[in-house]
Amino acid sequence: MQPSRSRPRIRDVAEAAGVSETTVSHVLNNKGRVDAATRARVAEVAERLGYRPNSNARGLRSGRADTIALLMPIVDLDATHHILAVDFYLSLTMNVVEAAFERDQALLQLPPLRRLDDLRRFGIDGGIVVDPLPADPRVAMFDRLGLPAVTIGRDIAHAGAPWWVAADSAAGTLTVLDHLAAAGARRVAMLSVDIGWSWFADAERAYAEWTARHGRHPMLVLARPDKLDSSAAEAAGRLLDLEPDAVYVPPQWLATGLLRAARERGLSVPGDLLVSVGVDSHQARTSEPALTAVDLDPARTAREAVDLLISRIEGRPPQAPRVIPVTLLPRRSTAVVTT
Amino acid sequence: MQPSRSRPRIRDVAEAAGVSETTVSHVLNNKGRVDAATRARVAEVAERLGYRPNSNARGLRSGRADTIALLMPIVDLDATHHILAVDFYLSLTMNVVEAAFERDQALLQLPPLRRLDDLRRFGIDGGIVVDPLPADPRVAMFDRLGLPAVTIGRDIAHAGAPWWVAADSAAGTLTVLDHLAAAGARRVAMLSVDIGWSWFADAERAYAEWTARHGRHPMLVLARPDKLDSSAAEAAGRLLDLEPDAVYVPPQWLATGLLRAARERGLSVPGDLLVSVGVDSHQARTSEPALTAVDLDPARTAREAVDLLISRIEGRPPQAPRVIPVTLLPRRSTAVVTT
DNA sequence: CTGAAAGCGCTTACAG
DNA sequence: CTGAAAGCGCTTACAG
Repeated sequence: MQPSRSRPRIRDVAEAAGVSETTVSHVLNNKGRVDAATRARVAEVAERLGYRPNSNARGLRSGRADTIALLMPIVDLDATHHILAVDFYLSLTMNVVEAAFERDQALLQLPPLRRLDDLRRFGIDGGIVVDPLPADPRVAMFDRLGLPAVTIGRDIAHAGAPWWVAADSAAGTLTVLDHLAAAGARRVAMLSVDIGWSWFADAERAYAEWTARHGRHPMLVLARPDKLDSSAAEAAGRLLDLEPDAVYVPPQWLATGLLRAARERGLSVPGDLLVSVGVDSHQARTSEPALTAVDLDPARTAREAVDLLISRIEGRPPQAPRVIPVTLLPRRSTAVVTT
Repeated sequence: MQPSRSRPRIRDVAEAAGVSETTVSHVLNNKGRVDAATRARVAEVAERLGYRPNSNARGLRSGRADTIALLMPIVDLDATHHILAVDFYLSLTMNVVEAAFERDQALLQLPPLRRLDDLRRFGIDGGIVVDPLPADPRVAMFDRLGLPAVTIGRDIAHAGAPWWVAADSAAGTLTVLDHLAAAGARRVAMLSVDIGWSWFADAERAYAEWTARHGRHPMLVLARPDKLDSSAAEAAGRLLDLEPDAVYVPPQWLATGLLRAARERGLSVPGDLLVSVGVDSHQARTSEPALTAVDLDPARTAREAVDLLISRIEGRPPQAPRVIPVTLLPRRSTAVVTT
């Protein structure tokens, strides 16, 4: 038995099956008219020989690479993924990898792009950009190269563009706020971050609408997205000065800071203060008390993003953007304390 | 100006520079003898035209894809990355992406491989396998296809193979144990997990040696790697029954469980119990109290792994495995309480 | 329904 | 120092 040095080529399959390379290609790609018996024989031979098309040759000829790129948020390598919750990004990544694989696409992960050439270097058909900033420069690079891109999260500066997938931040926010009100909260505040991602922008808007509709005074504090730990402490302090009895905190890192600040002031959660975070994570589940959280369904988000990108690559017309339903996971941090 | 429909080919560069395609190729790949002036002119033209080689064509011809694969640990998509600490894996991933990019390699992320064909499908030159299990089946697939692979973490069933990079778990363990002893601990225990990764195996061995050398009674409790939260509670309970005054806990998830169990028993950390975790994370930094941790240097681990894989791809002889130095980050959970 | 031929964009002996 | 030519493994009009 030969060492795997030379994998079988399409010619080997053609010879073994007694047909031309053209016919083998047709069978393998389900194209053209091929007699059913021939088709079966060729497929069987290809299988037996363990034939796999050479992706370089196929890509060179067809112009398609069957490869898509994934670009994570523009952030410091070590700190800023925490803006939402690190679990979410790892899960999103693994699920995008899985979804791409299932659609026969290879998944290339790209570093933060500095120049257009960084993108030109790779043989890709398109890309998924996570958490676009307003008028995101990465998306602009794809546009400039004529490469299809979709985003996870909406670019809030490009109202019209339909090529995005996003968790339903507004609905999640309203669900949380109603949940807090149902638990008896009167002074419901929001602690969030000042960064132009649609997830946060939509939550803020939903909060403003909700307070207006219920005739409540809005109490919104925004943290700076840098120097995470100190800005969290500072913002949490400002928020507690407003004396809320419940807080919705979309990002996990600020929820951690809020719990600490509350503890330092002698406030008990949920006794004196209800707290809900906007994304689920191991940290939310195991914090003391366990935090009520929003399940953003990274698996479904990933699948929809890959599907949308493939649609765009194949030139299908834009559809409606895809809004992913979210689910509230009630935990002890918002449980009504029985007297 | 043309839309980017047709990127320049090597022929366009050759014509614009008045030389042959061969010469352009030589210049671009630093091969053959080319007159310095010619070289400069060709390089300038290529730059001006924004020429980028077509990776499919190059790969088809040269047999090299300039693409490497990354395989994360075999785990449930959502739960088991927490075995070490989710921050570590996300940081490792982003750093591998960055390191590969700097070495002009594209980085393909692969899902858990089920069959050999899953691997054959992709045009890759080699792969990095993270946290190999004993006699890891993923590594075996690479071997079977004659594809070079390196691992992050050592396969404890393959003592001889030098193609791995790993943080120095033994040294980290000894540093932690000495640190605990210096803080006055008499009954130093270890809480770890029963999974065949070298990181944990080496820590256990180092702990055994350290206790023997210092004439101390070893107190080792291993948690099961599944059903993370309940197994953590169970193992932490068993450990506290041994009444240690200090614990080294390599994985973050068990440290979280231990802190909770200690709290439930009315034990204060660090007052009654010193705790150190084996990997740094946002969770370790922000837990109450902040946890002394080991910095595993994922950035350097990533760089060395990419470098080692490229060595192997290029057929260079095996060198010594690469052991990454680790650093202790002392925090409040092991601070001596001043009386 | 099937096949011969061209060609995707490179790199690499080879000749001069 | 430079270039003409072959060929990597496919897919795709095109002809029959």
